[in-house]
Amino acid sequence: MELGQHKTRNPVQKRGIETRGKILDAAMRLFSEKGFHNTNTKGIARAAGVATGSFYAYFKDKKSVFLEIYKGISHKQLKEMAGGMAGLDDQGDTDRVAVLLDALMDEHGFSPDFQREVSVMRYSDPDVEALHNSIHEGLQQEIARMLGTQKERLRVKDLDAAAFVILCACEEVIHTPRLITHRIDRDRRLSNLADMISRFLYK
Amino acid sequence: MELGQHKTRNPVQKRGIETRGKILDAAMRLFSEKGFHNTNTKGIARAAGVATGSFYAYFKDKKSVFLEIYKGISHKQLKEMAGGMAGLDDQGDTDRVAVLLDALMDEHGFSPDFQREVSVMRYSDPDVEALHNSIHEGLQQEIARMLGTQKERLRVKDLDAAAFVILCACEEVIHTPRLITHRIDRDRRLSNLADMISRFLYK
Amino acid sequence: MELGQHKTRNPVQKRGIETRGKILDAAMRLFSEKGFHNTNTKGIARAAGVATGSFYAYFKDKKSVFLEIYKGISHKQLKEMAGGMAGLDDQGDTDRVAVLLDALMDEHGFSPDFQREVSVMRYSDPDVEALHNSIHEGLQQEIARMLGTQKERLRVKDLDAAAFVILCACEEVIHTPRLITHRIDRDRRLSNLADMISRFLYK
Amino acid sequence: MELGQHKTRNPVQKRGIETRGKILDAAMRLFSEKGFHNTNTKGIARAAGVATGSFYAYFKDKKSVFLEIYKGISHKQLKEMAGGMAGLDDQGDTDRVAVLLDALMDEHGFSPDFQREVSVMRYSDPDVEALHNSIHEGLQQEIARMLGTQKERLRVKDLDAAAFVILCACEEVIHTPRLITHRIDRDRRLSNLADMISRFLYK
DNA sequence: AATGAATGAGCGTTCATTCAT
DNA sequence: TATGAATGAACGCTCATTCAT
Repeated sequence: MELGQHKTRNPVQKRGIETRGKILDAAMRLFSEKGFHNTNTKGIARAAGVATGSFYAYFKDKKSVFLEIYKGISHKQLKEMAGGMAGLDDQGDTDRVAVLLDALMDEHGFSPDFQREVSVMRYSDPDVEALHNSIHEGLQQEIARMLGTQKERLRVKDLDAAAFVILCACEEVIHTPRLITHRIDRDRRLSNLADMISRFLYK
Repeated sequence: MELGQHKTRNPVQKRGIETRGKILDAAMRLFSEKGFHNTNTKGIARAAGVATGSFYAYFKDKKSVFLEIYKGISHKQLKEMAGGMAGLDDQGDTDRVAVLLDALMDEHGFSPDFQREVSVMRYSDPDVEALHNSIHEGLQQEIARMLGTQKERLRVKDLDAAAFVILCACEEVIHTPRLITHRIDRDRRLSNLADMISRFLYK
Repeated sequence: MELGQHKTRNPVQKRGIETRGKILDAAMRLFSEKGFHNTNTKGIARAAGVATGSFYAYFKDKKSVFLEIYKGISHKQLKEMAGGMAGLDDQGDTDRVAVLLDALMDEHGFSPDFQREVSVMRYSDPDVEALHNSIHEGLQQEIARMLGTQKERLRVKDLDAAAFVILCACEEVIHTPRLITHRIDRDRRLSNLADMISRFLYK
Repeated sequence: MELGQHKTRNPVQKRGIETRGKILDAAMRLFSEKGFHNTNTKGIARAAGVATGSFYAYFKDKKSVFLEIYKGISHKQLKEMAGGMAGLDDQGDTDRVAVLLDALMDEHGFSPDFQREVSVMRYSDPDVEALHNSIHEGLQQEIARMLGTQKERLRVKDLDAAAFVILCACEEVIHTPRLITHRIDRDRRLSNLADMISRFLYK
C-alpha cells in the first residue's frame, strides 16, 4: 500500500501484529547487544520465535527493521522532549537547562545501546543517515523553539545555531562515556556541561 | 621487530615500502569512502594496484590496516596539537579558543572521513575503542594543560572536566555537519561554538 | 541432539533427510575418487546437486562429513564381522580362516577406496586416527574372542597379540593391491595369506 | 639434461650442491614433522636458509622434492636390505626371519615419519604411488630371491606370493603401532610376527 | 499465513609459483 | 646466481534472501 513497503505483509489482524512486534523486539534486543553487523536475520527470527521466512514476510530486509525501530524510538523521543519542554515555560534558567539535559539523557535512556548502533550506522548507510539527520533537526528545532520563549533573558541571538551547538555538545558528552569507565565522573561531566550551556545562553 | 606484526613482511627496500604505502593509501581512501564494513580486502588490493596476496604479506588482516592508519593519523594529530598550543602562551583569550578550534578542526582536516569511520568502529571494536580512548585522553590532557597556564583568568575550576566538555562539544560540532549540507552554515556554527567555550571558560 | 552437531541442521522431514543423504553420498564418492585433500566443499555440494550453503547447513565442516561417513561404515563393518563370526563356532579350522578373510575383505568391500582414504587421513588427523584405532581395536577383539572359543586346537597362546598380527597382515594384503594391477593375482595372494594364518594358529 | 628436470638447475659446483642438499634436508625434516600438506615451500626455503626463489631453481615443485627424498631413502633401503640378506646364506631359519625383520624395521628406522608420509601420499598421488610400488616390488623380489636360496627347507612353493604376503604383514605390523602407544607391547607383536612367518615358511 | 530448507554470491585468507631486481 | 616481493587462483565458510511446501 504505502511506498517502500515492498510486498511486505501489512498485518491488520491481532496475530500478525503480534508477530511483527515480536520481530521488532527481538531485533532491537540483538542490535543493541551485538550490533547490526553481528546480528543476523536467522538470529532475529529465532529470538522472535518465528521462522526465517516470516521475517521477510513482514520486513523488506534487515536494514528496514533497523530503520523502523529507530523511527519508533525517535517518535517517542521527540514527543517526550516536547512534553518536557512544554511544562517549563515559567521555570528559572538553571532549571531549564537541567530539564533539557534530562530530556536528552532520556533520549538515550530509552535505549542507549541502540542509539550507539545508530551512531555507527548513520555513517555508513544513507537511509540511517537521513533519518538520523531529521531526528537531529527535530530536536534542534524543539530546543530553538524553547529558547524562543525566553528571548529577552538570552545573550545569544542566533537561536538555531545556538540550539545546534548545545545539542551537539550534549550528545557527545552523553555518548562518549558509555564506552569507558571514565576518569571524570558523571557529576563533574554533567555539571560542567550544564554550566557551559547556561553561561552560553543567559545574560 | 614491532610486536603484533604477526608474520607480516617488514619491508626495508624501496619497493616493499612503496607497496606497503600504496596499500595503506588505498585502504584509507576506501575506508573513508565506503566505510570499514563495505570495504573488502580484494578491493583494497585492487585499488592499490597489487595482488590480494600482497595485502596479506604486509598486514595481518583488514582490521590491522585500519588500526595502523589510525595510529599514524593520531600521532600526527597529537604532535600538531601540542605544537599549536605551545606557541600561544601569551595570547588573548579569544585567540586561544580560536587556536584550539583550529587545531581540532585540523585534527579532522587530516582525514575527516577516516575520522568518521573511527567514530563508527570504536563502538564495535575493542581495539579501535582503546586506541580512540587513548587519543581522546591525550587531546583532553593537552587542553587541560593549556588551561592550567592561565588559571587566574578562568572561571572554571575543574580543568579536566572542562577540557572534557569542550573537547566533546568541538568533536560533535565538527563531525556532525560532515554528513549533510547543513542548514546552518559553518561560520554560524563555529562562532557559536567559540562563543560558548569562551563564556564557559573565562571570567 | 547428538553432541558435536555444532549448530548444524538436524533434519527430520523427508526433504532434509534426502539432502543430507545426497551430500553424504557425494562426499563419499569424491573422497574415494580424489582423496580428502583434493576434494573441496564446493565440489561436494555440486556433486550432491545442492548449494554450498546446504553443505554447511548439515555439516560443521569438511572433516566432519568424513568422520560421519567413516563412523557409518565402521558400524556396519563391526556388526557384519560379529555376525559372520557368530555362525561358525562348529566349523573346521580352514573354514574359520576363510570366513575371517571374507569378513575382512567385505570390510573393505563396503567401500574400499574410502577405506584407503581413512588409512591416509589417520596419519594426519587426530580424530580420524582415534576413530580408526577404536575400529581396529574392535576388530581385533572380535578375532581374539573367536580364537578363544577353540583354544585347545590352537598353538598360539597370546590370543590378543595373535589377533593383532593377523589383522595387520590381512589389512595390508587386502589394501596394497588396490593400488596396482598386481603381478601376483588375487588367488595366489589370498591362498598364501590363508595358509600363513592357518599354520600360525593351528597345531 | 635429464628428463623431468624441467628447467631446474643442475649444480655441479660445490656451493650449488650444498644448497640443493640444504633444501632436501630441510624439506625432509618438515615433511616428517608436519606432513606434506602442512609444509609450505616458503617454510622449506626458510628452514634451509635460502630464498623462496632458490627452491624453484633447484626443484620443479614441492612434490618433486618429496619424490627425490623418497628416491634417496629407498635406494639406501634396498642396498641395506640386499647387504643384510647376502651375509646369511648359511644361517638357521629362525635367524633368517629375525634378520629379515630387522632389515625391514630398519627400513623405517631410516626415517619412520617420512615413511609414514609416503604411506599417506601414495594413495593420493600417482607419482608417489608408482615409486612406492617399485620399492615394494624391489623389497619383495629381494625376499623372494633370499627364499630361493633355501628352497628345500621351505614348505611354501609360490615364493613370490609368499614374499608378498610376508612383506605386507611386516609393513603393517611395523606401521600401525607408530600411531598409538599400543596395548600389546613391541615384543609380543614382533615375536608373534616372527612366529607366524617361520611357521608359514618352514617345514 | 507460516515454515525452514535451499540458495549462491561474496567474504577473508592461504600458498604454490613466478619474476623483477 | 640469488633474492624475496608479487601474484592470483582457490580454498573453507557465512548469511541475507528466496521459495517450495
